[in-house]
Amino acid sequence: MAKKLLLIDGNSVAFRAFFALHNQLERFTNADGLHTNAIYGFNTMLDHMIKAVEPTDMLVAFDAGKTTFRTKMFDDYKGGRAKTPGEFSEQMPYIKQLLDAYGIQHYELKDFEADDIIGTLAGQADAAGYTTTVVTGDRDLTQLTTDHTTVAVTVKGVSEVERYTPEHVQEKLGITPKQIIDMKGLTGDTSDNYPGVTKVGEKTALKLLKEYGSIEGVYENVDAMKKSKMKEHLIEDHDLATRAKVLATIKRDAPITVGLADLAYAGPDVDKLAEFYTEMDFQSFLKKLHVQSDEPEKPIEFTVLTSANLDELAQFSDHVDFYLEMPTPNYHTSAFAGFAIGADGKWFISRDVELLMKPAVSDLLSSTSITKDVFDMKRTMVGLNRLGIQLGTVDFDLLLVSYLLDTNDNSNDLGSLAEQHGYSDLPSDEVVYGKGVKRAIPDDDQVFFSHLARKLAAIAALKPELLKKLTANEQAPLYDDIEKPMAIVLAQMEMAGITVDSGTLKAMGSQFKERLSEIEQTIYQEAGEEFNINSPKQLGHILFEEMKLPVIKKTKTGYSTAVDVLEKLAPEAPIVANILQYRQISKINSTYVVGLLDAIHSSDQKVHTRYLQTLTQTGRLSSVDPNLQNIPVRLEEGRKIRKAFIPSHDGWQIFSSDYSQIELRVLAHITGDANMQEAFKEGDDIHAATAMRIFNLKSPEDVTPNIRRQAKAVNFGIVYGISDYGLSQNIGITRKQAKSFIDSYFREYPGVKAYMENIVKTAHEQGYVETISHRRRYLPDIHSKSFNQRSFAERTAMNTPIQGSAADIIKIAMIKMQDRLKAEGLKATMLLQVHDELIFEAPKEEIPVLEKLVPSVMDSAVKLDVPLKVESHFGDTWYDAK
DNA sequence: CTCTTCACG
DNA sequence: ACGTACGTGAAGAGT
Repeated sequence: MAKKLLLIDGNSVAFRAFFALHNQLERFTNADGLHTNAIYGFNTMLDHMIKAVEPTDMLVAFDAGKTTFRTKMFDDYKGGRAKTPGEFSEQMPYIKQLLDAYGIQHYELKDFEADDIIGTLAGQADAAGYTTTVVTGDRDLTQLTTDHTTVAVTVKGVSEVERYTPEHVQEKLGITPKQIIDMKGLTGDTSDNYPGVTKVGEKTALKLLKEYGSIEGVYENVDAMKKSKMKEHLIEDHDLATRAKVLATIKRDAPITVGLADLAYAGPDVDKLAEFYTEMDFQSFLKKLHVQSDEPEKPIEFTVLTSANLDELAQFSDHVDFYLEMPTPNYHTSAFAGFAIGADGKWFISRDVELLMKPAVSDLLSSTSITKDVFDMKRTMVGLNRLGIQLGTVDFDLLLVSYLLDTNDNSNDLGSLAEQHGYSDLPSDEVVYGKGVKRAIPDDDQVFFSHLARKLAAIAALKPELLKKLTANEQAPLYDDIEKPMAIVLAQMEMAGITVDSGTLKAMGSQFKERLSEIEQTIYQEAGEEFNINSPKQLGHILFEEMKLPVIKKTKTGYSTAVDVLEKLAPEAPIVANILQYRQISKINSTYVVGLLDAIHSSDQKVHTRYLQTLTQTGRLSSVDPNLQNIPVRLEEGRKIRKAFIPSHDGWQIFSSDYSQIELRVLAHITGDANMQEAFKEGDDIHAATAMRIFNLKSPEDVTPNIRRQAKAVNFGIVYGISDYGLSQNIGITRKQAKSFIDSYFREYPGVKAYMENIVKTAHEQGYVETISHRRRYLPDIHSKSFNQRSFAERTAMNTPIQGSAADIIKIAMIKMQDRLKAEGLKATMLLQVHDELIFEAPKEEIPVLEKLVPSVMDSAVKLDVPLKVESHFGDTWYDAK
């Protein structure tokens, strides 16, 4: 049988696992107080790789200690690295125990790194005709790839890997695997703390290697190079380059005392492994072990609810768990598959949703004194409402609570979410119902009912610990006073829906179609052939190969034809302007005319969006089916779509109010910057005020529209976590100018500068950032070795408290608004939220009332150190509410 | 099912 | 030297 060898870089993978589950550090502890996140992650990776590779032979290599032949060669090798956390080191011995239970060889060798052991064995395996897979978190090992050895580098978490073959290395890096060490030799390696040739980075190295093949090749030809700074650096740093290459070179002949013959893998010792899992408190792995050993899954007890035993529900007088199964995501239209209700291990299940309408059930559901524990209360409310049932007080919503605890846990599948919280007695819907076209509610009552009963059991089991965590995070008010009432308000808005006039849309659609075919013909003439203008690939071919226009930007897969590129090309050829025009109309037509028409419910001529309350990383809502948060407004052509959005009654109008510069006001508040706060308190035009400050202007008259535009871009940039490059691209200035703008900005607004520095530091220390309402976002990448990932996390750390606090504020305003509309007995209905804007429909005569009421509710939603400003508009359609 | 593009705040 | 603004959803093309 063909030999398949799996080699694992133990330290590197364990380290990846540790950081992948770093924000769960406290959840992963066993009864002895041992942290287990790295062990758990390592196990996940092992299972994953064994399943993928099906190895006949295996070995996990570890580093033997701090000193190696490399540190002897160069004292500072891997110097300057942060100290390994104690929570990590304590887990290493247990990872080796885990491997023993698995029956996997592990090995370390004094003076050598794990890489060298792997390199040596991979070499032997290649010679012996094995197929080898190397697993590591370290990209440098890709130098080991050959036709028979692939290197799998962990990319995200521990179970997702990128597989490097020689072809993939070539494609990705532009060099052969063998040349990686020459590359490292020239550039050095900051994370391992050794330098290469001064001023030579990846780009330059690539050029040199393309021309000369290797470091040796470079130096054979160095004398012949024409005089340049680079040549001087090359000559000066010859020794450094040679040394760096040696440091980067993985040994293929380490004096190891294991051989290929010792690596046979026969599968785990199940008893030993079970014992280990029990000690580590790994419930889910234990369960999988039992499934594999054909031990039957523990059955769950339930009662089938019928019209004959409804009276049994009377036993629930304090709280019930409830779950309504709707097979498709859109709960406005989905069928009903069944439901489950009960408490404390007594579960009642039925497929017959008609039963819900019987008083024995509906009274229970609509009761305000008997509280409900559910998964996704908004979905449940809308579903029940379609059956004519009100959902009364909800105490616990597993979906909402999970999201608040960690915005990354936003799966909409109860089973997966429960698993994330360490609860393993509920398979995912995908497992029970299937996926894709095969997805279906099981015909077998036992299977289906057990699954529903398990869902209730999961909700009940997780409730106490999750609520406790919520309190520990100081998030109970966020949950009780914001997200839960928010869910109710959103359900009401979604059910209300907004009327869309299909006649208006259809008329626009036929106009667009006509114009499209005209422009299409012109484009074909200019191109000299017919092609699909909507295909970036075909369009790229025409523009850059046939017509030879200059290539400004490339994407991963070809030429970029994005707007900013085409705008630069417009003066070159008339076809470009026509393409831009075509694109614009085509987008409006397909997404907003055709798409919106598809979404209109024939029963009421309305669209009923769904707001996703547990999706965004910042606390904002998102809107789907259809998305009503991105209806065109910036360009007149598209803005006309808004004419189709009309009130649902004659004599009514659309009314809208929006926060003016809410994010900058939040910025002024949370940074405490005195200068910025003063501008808002004085009621100044903030962009003009910023312009006067950063450009040092004496009078407001000096603020030209262009200067104001630039200041506005800087203000936005600050909110996004600015970079000089980003700003320069945005307003078309040089990077140097952008940098000087930013410097002036921070000089003029020192509070903002201090805040930005602090928040990044805070994110580093605690691993997350918070909004004014204690909404929390974890930023695991803040510890990343990769400059890119880390920088992204840092910008996110700066932006999230601002964007998220603004989201908190409008949510609070919406809850208060809904209360007031009811209290004042108004017919006005809140219909839409677009991040900083609320849209209503109301009888004409209520408009004057709303003009006072809505802004006053919105601007007093929370008390900040700066005033909030609200502007209102109204008209016969959404278009006219401007 | 991923990529690119483009609509919004 | 590195390679970039923050947060979303939908459509169409092409694998």
